Amino acid sequence: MVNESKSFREICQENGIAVTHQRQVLYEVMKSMHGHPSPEEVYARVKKKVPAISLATVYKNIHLFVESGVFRKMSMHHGSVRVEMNDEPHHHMVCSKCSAITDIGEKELGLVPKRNRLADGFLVERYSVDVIGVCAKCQMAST
Amino acid sequence: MVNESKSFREICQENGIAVTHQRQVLYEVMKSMHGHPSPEEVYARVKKKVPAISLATVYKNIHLFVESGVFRKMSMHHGSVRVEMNDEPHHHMVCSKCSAITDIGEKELGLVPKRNRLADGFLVERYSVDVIGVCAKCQMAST
DNA sequence: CTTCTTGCAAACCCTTTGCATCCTG
DNA sequence: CAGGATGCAAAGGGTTTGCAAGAAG
Repeated sequence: MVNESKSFREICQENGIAVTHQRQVLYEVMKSMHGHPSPEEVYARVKKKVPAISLATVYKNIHLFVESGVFRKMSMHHGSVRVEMNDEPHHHMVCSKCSAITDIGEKELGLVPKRNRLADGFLVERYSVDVIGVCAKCQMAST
Repeated sequence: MVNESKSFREICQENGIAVTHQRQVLYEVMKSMHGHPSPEEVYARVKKKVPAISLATVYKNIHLFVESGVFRKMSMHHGSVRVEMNDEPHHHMVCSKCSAITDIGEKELGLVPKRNRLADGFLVERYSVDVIGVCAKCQMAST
């Protein structure tokens, strides 16, 4: 707990942003979530601890965190901004029926790309793979 | 031209939708576009040929086309619905600076996944790869 | 003729912004 | 204290919907 507060303070100092109560709770709540929560979902959770917080503040700080590299924005298939909560290198399985998105570990997926320069001099940072298909639940449903 | 009209009629018949003037022009305009046009961009073009058309009609028909499998919706990094105009198997290079999206041929990318069932019984239909990085233009700009 | 489609405007959802107030550094 | 952060409400994009009038089959 002391550690977590400390590292959050450090993160803020590194990025030149103030350590506010809202910010800290937001950070901790997000860290504790899994998957790809929407701003509304994050807001709902944070509100339990800081009832007076506003959605706007949640949005502003999610952007701030993303810009600072604290969290990563994921390639959205959802209709809203999503943040990546999974620290492990992974990709996504997207259900074409119900749009559910599930993580799949990089190793488990088993790709073998890795070039760092492509056509037109595009400089590669990373690969993000979406496996489009049908999830188990929807396969059941259509049987 | 006769051919194109004919194939559009067939498409409509196969999907049980009426062949309207708007629909036909929309289809032809979309077929003639490249990249990942937004509904507004499509609307602007169609409007030149059918001035009275409404944005709502464009939206309704884009959805219809996507549902019928005439066009494919692409995994959006843009903030709006985009449709895939490239018939060749390909993936996308997404610039992390300017968000520009460029197609890259499947062969050129050279990935080799291809399994058809993954964790949790997920049934694979296809892979969609986003190569995240910096485009040539933005590399220049930051020099 | 009946049903599907269009166009228009209002409604909606998600997100951003302006501004006065409040808090951190 | 000064500048940044918050909360609120209003504004903004993109997209959808309800409905009357108009085409398609």
